[in-house]
Amino acid sequence: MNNNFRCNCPITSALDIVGDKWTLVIIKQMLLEGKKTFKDFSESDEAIASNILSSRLKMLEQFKIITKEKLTHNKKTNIYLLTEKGLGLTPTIIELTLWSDLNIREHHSSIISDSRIEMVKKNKEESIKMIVEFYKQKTDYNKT
Amino acid sequence: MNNNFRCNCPITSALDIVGDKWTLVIIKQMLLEGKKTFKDFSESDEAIASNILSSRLKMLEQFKIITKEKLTHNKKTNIYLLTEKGLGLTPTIIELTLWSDLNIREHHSSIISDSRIEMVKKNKEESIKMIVEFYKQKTDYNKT
DNA sequence: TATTTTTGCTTGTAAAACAAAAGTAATAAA
DNA sequence: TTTATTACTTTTGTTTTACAAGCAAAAATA
Repeated sequence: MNNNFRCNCPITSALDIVGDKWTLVIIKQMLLEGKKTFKDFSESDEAIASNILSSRLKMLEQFKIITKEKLTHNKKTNIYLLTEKGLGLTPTIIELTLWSDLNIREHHSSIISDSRIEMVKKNKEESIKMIVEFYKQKTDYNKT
Repeated sequence: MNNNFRCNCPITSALDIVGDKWTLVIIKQMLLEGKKTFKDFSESDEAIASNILSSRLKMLEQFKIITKEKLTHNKKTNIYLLTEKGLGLTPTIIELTLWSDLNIREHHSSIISDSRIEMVKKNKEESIKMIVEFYKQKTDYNKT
């Protein structure tokens, strides 16, 4: 299991898993945009190719960052959900968002500001909890 | 300046800059390992190829995440330092470290735990300030 | 049964990463 | 003052990965 890691640094090892062009984008789409099916991801603004999406979802499932389930009355559509491990990336994603909001606009003027950013700026810890709780509630609801 | 960004999402746009295999590794090496010259980075455990290193440093300089300076009495060695914008990534790096510390060990048993992790767990905000202040002090010292 | 939707694979092409080596300029050593 | 070393930077050829477009199987729907 120790293969494919560049070295023994925890940060570098985390980046060996989520440090690529697409992985955190997919996790963001699940966490903040409510996406959960292959089609949801395929139709996103980011326009990920289906083969890349397929391989990333497989990898994330192997690392237990997401699960792949099916609805009881639909045997075709796969439902991809963040695990606790995946939800543990919420603070990282929130910090990246805050950094981007402050620092990227000068290079990318048409960037959109999520309404939740103001909430996060006011009370970071509470907002993170709320985002995670909201995700869990929503996915419970959708499963039944 | 709006080119090369996949879409208007702040998170995706941040990842268009730092979302690759090497960029956050280089920033980590500067922030937490005191690396500041081309040679420092070249000799790291992660073993980045020199041409990739060169292109990433150039990109980071263009985005004003790092600066490239020279010491007064050495016209050869370039000193790469994090700007305020670059130091703004400290919370992201810290959150990634905490996530890794909790979640990656099961896939990578020989991962090393930085002694600063315990400090960060106890008081996150204060630790981040300390890490940034320490970086600034150290680099001021090295410049004179 | 025929059609559509969803998922994800295949194929050919383009881009990026990579290792190794060569190039360049500053500095140090003989 | 030649020679060697150091610190980067670029080049070269190879491998890997990304990508778009199209294809196909399974299941749902008409």
